[in-house]
Order: sequence, then C-alpha cells, then structure tokens
Amino acid sequence: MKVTRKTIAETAKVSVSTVGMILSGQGERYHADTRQRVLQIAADLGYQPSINARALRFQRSLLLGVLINAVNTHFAAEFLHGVQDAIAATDYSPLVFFAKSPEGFEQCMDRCLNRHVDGLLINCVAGATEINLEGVIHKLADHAVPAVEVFGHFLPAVPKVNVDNRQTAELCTRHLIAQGHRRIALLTHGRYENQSLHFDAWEQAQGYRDALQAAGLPPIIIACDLNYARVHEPSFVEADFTRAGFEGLAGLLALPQLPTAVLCYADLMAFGLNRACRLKGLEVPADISLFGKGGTALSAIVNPPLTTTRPPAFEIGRTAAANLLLAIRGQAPADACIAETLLERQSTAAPNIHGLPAK
Amino acid sequence: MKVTRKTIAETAKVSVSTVGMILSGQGERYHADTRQRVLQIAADLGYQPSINARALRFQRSLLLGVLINAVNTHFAAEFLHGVQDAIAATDYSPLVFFAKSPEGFEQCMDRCLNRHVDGLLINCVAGATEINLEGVIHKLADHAVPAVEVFGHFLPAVPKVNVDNRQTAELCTRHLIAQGHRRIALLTHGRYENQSLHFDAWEQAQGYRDALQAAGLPPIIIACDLNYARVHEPSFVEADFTRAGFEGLAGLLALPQLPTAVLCYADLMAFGLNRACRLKGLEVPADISLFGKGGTALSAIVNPPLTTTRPPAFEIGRTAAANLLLAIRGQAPADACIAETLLERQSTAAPNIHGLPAK
DNA sequence: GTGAAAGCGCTAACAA
DNA sequence: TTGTTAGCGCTTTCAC
Repeated sequence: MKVTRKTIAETAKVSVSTVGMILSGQGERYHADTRQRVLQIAADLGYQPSINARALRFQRSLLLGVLINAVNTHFAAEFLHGVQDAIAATDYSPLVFFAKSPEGFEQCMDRCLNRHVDGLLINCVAGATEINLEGVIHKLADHAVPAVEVFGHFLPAVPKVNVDNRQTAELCTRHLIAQGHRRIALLTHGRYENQSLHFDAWEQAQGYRDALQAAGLPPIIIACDLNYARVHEPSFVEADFTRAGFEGLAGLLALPQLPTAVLCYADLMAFGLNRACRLKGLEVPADISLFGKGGTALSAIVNPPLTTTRPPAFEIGRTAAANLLLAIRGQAPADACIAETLLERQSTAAPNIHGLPAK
Repeated sequence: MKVTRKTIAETAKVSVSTVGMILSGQGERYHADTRQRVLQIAADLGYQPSINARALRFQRSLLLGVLINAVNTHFAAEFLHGVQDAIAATDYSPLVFFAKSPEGFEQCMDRCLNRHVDGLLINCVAGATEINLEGVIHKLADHAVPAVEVFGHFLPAVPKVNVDNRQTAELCTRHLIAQGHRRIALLTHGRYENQSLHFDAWEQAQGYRDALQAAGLPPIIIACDLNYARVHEPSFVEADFTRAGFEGLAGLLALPQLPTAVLCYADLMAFGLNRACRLKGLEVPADISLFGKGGTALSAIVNPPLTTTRPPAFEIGRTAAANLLLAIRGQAPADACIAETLLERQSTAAPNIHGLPAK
C-alpha cells in the first residue's frame, strides 16, 4: 500500500540511495536509463516522500507554529488567510493554536516546540501582564527558533509586524481636517498614556496630535474609564466600550465649545457616543462627525453607517509569514507597520460651520 | 542543548531502552532507585519527547487536518479551542486551513493529504454548490483518511457533528409558549424548504412546527428574500439580513392578528425587525417578543438586549475532534447533534394579552 | 532488572 | 556509476 523509496528501489532493482539521489534532483551522475526508470516508477507508484522521516533527519519540520492569543477573533481568519497566502508557494504548513489563558499559551508554545516547528508566529495577549513573558522569551532563545511577533510589542529582539496606529490616526485626523473640521476631539482609553500596556491607544493619540499640530490645531482629548482588562466575559467588554462612548458625550458637552468631529478609540465607543448624541438631539454627521476604529461588521449597518478604519489583518498575516520565512533562511527581517484601511461612510461630513444645514 | 533519551541514559548511567520503558510508564519491573533517578533527571533536564521520531516509528503523522470554510469566523476560534481541548492529552496537533474559495478548499485539502494527516476535520461551505464535493469525497476515500464533518451535511458516509437546529428551535418555541405566547411566528430564510442547501433553516422550521403542534398551536411562517449566497462582501451579507428583518414586519402586519412573539432565523434579522418595530411604535418586548439566533456579540448590547441562542462551537469542536480520534482508532463514531445554548435576555417576555402594560 | 539490537523512511559521506 | 553504511529519536522484542 505505502510506497517508500525502498519500494521504488526494489522495483527498479537499484539501491535506495540511488533512488534518493535521483529523486532529490542530484541524479546527473547516474545513467540516464536508471534515472528515467526510477523517476517513472516513482511517478507510477504515486510516491509521496515522508515528511516525518525528513523532519527527523533534518531536524526541521516544514511546520510553522502560529500562536494566537488576543487577536480579535473576528480578524483571526483573515490573518490566517494572509499567512496561507504567504506560504502557498512553499512546503510549509501552519500549526495553529488559539490560547485563551496564560498557561494555555505556554502549553501551545511547548507543543509547537516539540513539534520542532521551523518558525513561530506569535500574538501575545494585549495588555496581559499575566503571561510569563520571561519564560516565552527564554524558550525562544533556548530553542533558537525564528519568530515574528504580530499585533504586539511584548517580545524584545523579535521582529514585529503591527498595525500602524499612529499613521492610521494621522490619516483619520487629516481626513477630518481636509473636510473642514477645526475642533476635532479624541475619545480614547483612560490609560492611553501607558505606552507599554495600551500601546495602541498611545500610538493613536500620537498620530492624532501630530496631524493636529501640523495644521496648527489644538488637541482635545477625552479619556474614558475602561475597565475591561479586569473582566473576562466578552460581552461585558463590549458593553463597557459602548457605555464609555455613551458617557463620553458628557465630557464633550463640558467643553467650552462642542467639537465638530470626534475620533474614537474603537467602533463600539462610537456606537455608544452615537446613541448619546441622538438622545441629546445632536445629529450625526450634521452636528457632529463620528470616526470609529476597528471596522467591525456592525459599523457598516448602524445608523448612520460609521466611518472607520479596519486593521489590515490579511496584510499583516501575509507580511508576518513572509518575514518569518526570511528569518528561517537566516535573514533578519525588518519590522513592519501597516496602517489600517480607511472605510469612509456616512458618520463623517463637512462641519456645519454656520449653524446652517450641512452641505 | 537538545535533550533526548540518550542524554538521560548517559546521565543516569543506564541504557536508552531502560529510559524508554520507565518514561512510558511501564517501568514497574525496574529498581525503584533506577526509576526514580531516571524520572528525576528527565524532569531536571526538561526532556520533551520528539514527536517526529514517534511519528516515524508509529507510521502516523500525529497531525489532524482542520479545513474551515464557511464557519462564522466569530466561532472559528471557539471551535478550535474545542478541538485543542479534545486533543490536549494526546500528541496530536492541528494543521489548520481556512479556505475562502472552492479551489482554495481543495488546495488546503491536498496540503493536508501530502502531510499525511491522520485525520481530517472538515467544514464545507454552507450553501455552496460551487465546491467540488465529488472530488473531496473521492480524495477522502482514495487516501483512506478518517474524517469528521462539522457544521454541514455535505459528505455522505462521513460522521458528522452539527448544531441541532431542530431541537434549538423547539427549545425556543417551547420557551415562548411557556411564557404564555400563543401567536408565535417564525421569520426565516426564503428558501427554508430547501433541505439540502439551507438545512439549518429547514431544521429550525421543523423544530418550530413540532413545538407548536405539541401545544396545539398553528405555525405562522414569514419567509424573507435573502440573496446573500450570491454576494461575497461580508458587510453586505449582514446588511441583507438586517434589511430582510426590517422588511419582515410588513409580513407580520399583514396577518389577521399580529403575533406576540417572533422567532428569527438570525440575530441580524431580529435587529432589523426590532428597528422596524420601533419605527412603527411597537415596543419590544411589551408589544412583541423577539427571539434571535446566533448569539452574536452584538446581541448582548443592542436595545433591548436580544434573547437568542448561541452555537455550541466549543462543544462541537471538542466532540468532533474526539470522534475523529475514535475514527482514527478504527471505531466508527456516531453522528452528534448539539443544541444551541439559550441566552435569555430582555427582548422576550410574557405577552401583553389584555392590551395592558406588560407585567 | 537491564541492555542490545533492529527498524520506521530518509539522507549523505564514503566505498567500491 | 552505484551501493554500503551510519544515524536522526523512539519503541519493543528478546537475550542476558
């Protein structure tokens, strides 16, 4: 049933090493006859090399470990599509693990390591101090396995592929400025100044400020109390974000003048803010423009459809896998940072400067 | 650096076979001393068995192929968690592929087969006639690889693990009946009678009818025109569902009497219907109870929070993987069908029978 | 009680 | 031009 090189050797009446040499393409030095015969028989028998034997022999597996922890599960599929795209032309296959707990994460990593994966694509949990980063870093070094970190900045000396939150925010802010907005607020995470833990919020604020500064406009930052880090029930996280957005309006109304546009830290916050606005009789976008972040499926169907940006999960997966292949080949890949994709919809418009109907 | 049984044997001054016997738990016949020493050293050195060597020895790859096509990506992570849970105590690892196109699906399958996966977990695309099922079935038979199909009924003679849509609908309907509802409508897919293509809608209708019949109540089915099968832009799918739900109210209003409760084919349809109700001045749940399906994250935070059911993706993943392991061991696993989990929230309540404010 | 040996399939240095 | 051999790490039978 199972056809190995031995089978071929016996059928062709040559030795296994001859078969091996010929099949691996180094068969120039053999008789054309022999070569022909061996190749023919291999094809006829439908020979498939045993990747396991190869893996044992070479101490490499043609396997890529993919450790996914806190990536928004909505993007996991897209991310993996990108990974597949990058390895489509190679013999590599992805060994995928979703880790939910810190211990789970290490177990998944161990599994990858004793599978002798040739490289590791790592997404550490965002904002989790619970994970034993020291251990992870140590293991990586110990096993000398090439790795690329995605959606995070937790592993020093590991090449990274990330969302460029700074550039994204700059893009959004410039977009609003170009529309004519002059009072643009940022509704963000309460701990956005904690660069290491909430790097995404921090980066967003940077980009926001940069764009405003370039236009000679003052930043207006409203920080919301978000305590999702303490809670593990996903629906609560979402409820918390919308609540924060809803309550954000109070902060905006307390300002000397209401901003004409608000860039949010997350779509869900924009949803909450949108509802609060409606209850206060503020029209979106006529009275106030709302800019989300995340590109959630829902953003397309709320009322009005939310202008937002979507993480380029496919691109990130593809770039990360491509860079990992480079690293496996011994070339140190550069870090990559990819801006989100802008999805312009109906929650943003030119400001109604004169109190007249917009447009 | 790398610690094998040889390393342990040398350190413990015994033979590799002794180490092997002891580590595999069959070390009763050895000196307690020896056993202790070997186990201690193995632990100290952090010995991890080489799965590749084992795989070669046993002629199995210890790899499980997972082909995911149309599973709601929201559930993919949960599903894979379940798979991991089932194989946690084994040496198996999941080779995961997300296929977006029919050709992509076959390529992924080929990759699994080339890798000699010991088993295949397959999710074929729902409602896709485009996929070459014949080819898939043929390949499975050809390679004699055990398989389990999940979230679908497309592969004859392959054991299945599915959501029990019939039982779920029966559960929901009975729940509404128990609350006192007598006019309960089903807002569903226009082609719900196409059992093979839209089996989920078909099954739901069955359960709905069964529960009503048992209570001596008449079914009221409103079928919506859904054309998502023709469209590949995900946000459109969602827009289409909400639109269908929104328009569904017209069908309900055209009835001799408005139902007091509506079971929907999907959360998104319930969202659309909810909005339509509000616009018509109908209060949920005071005037009409709404029951979703899907347990989307959003369902928890809409207003009012939607009573719905959530696919037991974790359970399905776990059961499917467990059954696949059975199949690999040569035991034919039974089909499994698991009802969704009921999430009771605020969109359902006892009917306001007398036109008085509910409750 | 313990160890030697063979072999899973593949590879490569070395003999012939 | 082709074959022999040793070995990757693990398992298991059989001999001591």
